[in-house]
Amino acid sequence: MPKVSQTYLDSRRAEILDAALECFSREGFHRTTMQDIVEQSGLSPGAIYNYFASKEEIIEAIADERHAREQQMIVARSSEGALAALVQIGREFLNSLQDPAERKRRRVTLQLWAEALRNPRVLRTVRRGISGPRKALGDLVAHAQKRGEIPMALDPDAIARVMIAVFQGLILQLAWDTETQVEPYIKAAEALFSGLPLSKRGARQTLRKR
Amino acid sequence: MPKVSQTYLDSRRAEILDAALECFSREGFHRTTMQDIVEQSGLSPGAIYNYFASKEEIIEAIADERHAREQQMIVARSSEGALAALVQIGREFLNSLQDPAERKRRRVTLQLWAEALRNPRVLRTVRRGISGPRKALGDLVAHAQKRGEIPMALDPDAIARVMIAVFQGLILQLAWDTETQVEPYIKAAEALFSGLPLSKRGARQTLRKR
Amino acid sequence: MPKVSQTYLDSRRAEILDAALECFSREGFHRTTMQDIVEQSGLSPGAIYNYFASKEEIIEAIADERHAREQQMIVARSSEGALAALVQIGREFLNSLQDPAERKRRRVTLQLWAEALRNPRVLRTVRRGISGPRKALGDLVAHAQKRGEIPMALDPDAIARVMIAVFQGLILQLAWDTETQVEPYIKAAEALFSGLPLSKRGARQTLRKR
Amino acid sequence: MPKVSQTYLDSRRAEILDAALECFSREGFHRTTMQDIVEQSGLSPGAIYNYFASKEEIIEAIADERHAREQQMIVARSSEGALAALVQIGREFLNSLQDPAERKRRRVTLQLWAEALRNPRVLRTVRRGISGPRKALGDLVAHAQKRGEIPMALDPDAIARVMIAVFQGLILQLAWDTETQVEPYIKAAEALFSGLPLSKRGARQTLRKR
DNA sequence: GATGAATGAGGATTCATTCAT
DNA sequence: AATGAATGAATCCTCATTCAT
Repeated sequence: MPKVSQTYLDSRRAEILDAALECFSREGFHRTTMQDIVEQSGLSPGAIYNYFASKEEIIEAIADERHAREQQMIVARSSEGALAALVQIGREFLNSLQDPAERKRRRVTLQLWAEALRNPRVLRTVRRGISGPRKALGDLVAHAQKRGEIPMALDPDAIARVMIAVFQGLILQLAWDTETQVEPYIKAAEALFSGLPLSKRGARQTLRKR
Repeated sequence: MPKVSQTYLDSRRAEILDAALECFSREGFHRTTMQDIVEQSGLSPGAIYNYFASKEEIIEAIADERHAREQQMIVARSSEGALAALVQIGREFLNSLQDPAERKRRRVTLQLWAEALRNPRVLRTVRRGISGPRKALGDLVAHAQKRGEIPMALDPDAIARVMIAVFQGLILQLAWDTETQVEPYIKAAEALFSGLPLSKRGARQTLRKR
Repeated sequence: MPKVSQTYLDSRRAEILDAALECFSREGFHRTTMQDIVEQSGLSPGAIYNYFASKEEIIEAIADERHAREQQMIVARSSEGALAALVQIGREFLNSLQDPAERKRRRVTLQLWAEALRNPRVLRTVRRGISGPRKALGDLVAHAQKRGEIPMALDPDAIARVMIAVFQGLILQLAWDTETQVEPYIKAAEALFSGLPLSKRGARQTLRKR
Repeated sequence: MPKVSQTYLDSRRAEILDAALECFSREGFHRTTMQDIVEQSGLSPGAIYNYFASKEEIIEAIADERHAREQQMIVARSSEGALAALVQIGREFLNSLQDPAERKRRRVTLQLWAEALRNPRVLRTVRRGISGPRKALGDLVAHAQKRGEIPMALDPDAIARVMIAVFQGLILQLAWDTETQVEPYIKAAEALFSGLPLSKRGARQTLRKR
């Protein structure tokens, strides 16, 4: 029986990750020192090392956290059609922009993308974060092809990857320019995918009316 | 070795940047030490500091170099239509994949994207690197709209940004997985933009035949 | 070694300053490396930087310490007359020569005098170190003038400065030649100031008898 | 027969020393880099090393130059009496203050005093710079003693050293505070030494009338 | 579990000096 | 003699991590 409750431990861990996220967002992984995290969290170095074995491990934990969140957001929630799912995701994405905390997180996401090139564990997390949506979207496309809505000549997986790219690009563009207008971007993306045609007419109508 | 020619100086500078690119590609900006660049270049620390005031400045020079290259690659070369330009760019991109040096460079590009969040000069370079193609593509779309090929309701700039996103996403996906198949991706992207319809039929045909 | 007492911290700080003084005395500020201080103190570089932000700050702390010590030594302790005070100071100075540690310190004092030309904080400290005695001595002279012991035509502050110069010159001469005889120098200085006449006869007698 | 005239060589050497003096005055010996001297002199590093084997040697040459100048200034020019000589020196000193170049030089002098603690050659030069005037002044005092003008009990050399101290202190005080008033200081010093009495009445009169 | 002073290898940068031209 | 690019040891300082309390 531990001296303190698991709840306590979990909340301490979360505090550290919050502090780290804040620092990473402001200064990047490499310019952030453990001392920065110490100050941001109000804990001591020793305390932090009780929860994480290294700075690297904190970065990896942040990656896991991000991955879990995005997974949750992107995972297709609709079997109605690919476009409907995309539109849904787009909407959520749009809403998340209201949250300043989410802006910070997106900056960290971009850093994780670069970090993935160096850190195999981060790479694995990033890849896993994509493979889910990629598969889901690919399946939707394949379904649409069976229904004759999309030419069989196209690779469903490739289309899924292009769809994901549209989101990745938006994240990049937003990170570099917070003034970036999201609404027209989403509309343009929608127009593209409706023209494929990737979806039933219904889905398109729904979005248009919004 | 006094009073050397400007050509000599330029080639030394280029050597240093090459060495730095190699190191950055392998280890990332922050894990690369000046000593690494020293060893890779075969020069001495002092020599390198004769050409660049700091490691930061090397990173910025790399950004400028990348920017110039990509500018040159992406800038629309065709007035035939947006799709033709895109296809052309896609082809070049495809070809560049044969060059292992280009793979290295793309890894560095991704790092520059993250670096832009911290370094205002890199940010400016990255933004400039996008603004050119963005404007060029936007103009093409606007033209197509005047000719009635694309609905006026869509924002030309937004469409341009989506197009750019498709390339950015491909760069990301390739960086994380060198096995990534480029050909199907390009085809899928082409299908999307032909459905818009963004281009004349002719352009689409060209691509199909390749 | 967490949560240590303030006393502990103070004594560590003092240890570092002692080590630095030793090094500075031997090699001068600029030839002394942090590594020298590390070795002399038996601490690690990091430990030292926990107490001082830079080598410069150590020099400034040494200046403060010197200033405090000299302040304490020179500040007039006698209201009997300027000469008595001077004699007193001269005696203490003489005694301090017995202490080999004091020899070291005086060498550092000379370096601080030069450093003051470059480092505004050191300059301020050096100036403050003079302004106290200068004012005190000036007041004594002014008093003597009121009592008619010194011609009103002379500037009390100027006389104070000359007195101080006599000590400064002695410090210089001692630094360059440890064989320098202090006793005759003090006697000669005393003769000068008694002739002014700066003091009551009594004070002069006191000195003579020693 | 050399390729260039000795005059040419000498003037180059002087240029370098002038440039070095300028730099040393501004930044001190140790903060001045050879590159600073290169820029100040308009020569190249290689050229400078043709004239001086090391930075150290430049410092030593500066010391020699200073020494020669001061020697020339201080060396007793009068056999009329110690005071007359001192007054003369004081006057010259006073005049030299008008020359801004001289202010620079005095700052360097102070640095040489500190440097003497580390560099035996500089020490020797500094000592030689003092020993001349010291001996000259000591002789004057001894003469006055023989004539019964000064008590035999005082050490002539000690009095000479006190006199020198009065100048040294003035140099220090001027270096730290360019506002320092020289005139009252000189007057006060004169009053001291006239009271000794160190000189004939005449000398004192001369000064008073000025 | 927490604390925070200490560790010390490592890193960016400097700069006196050299030497091929 | 002059040039100035190159050298590379030396230096200041950082910071992830440890561990005695």
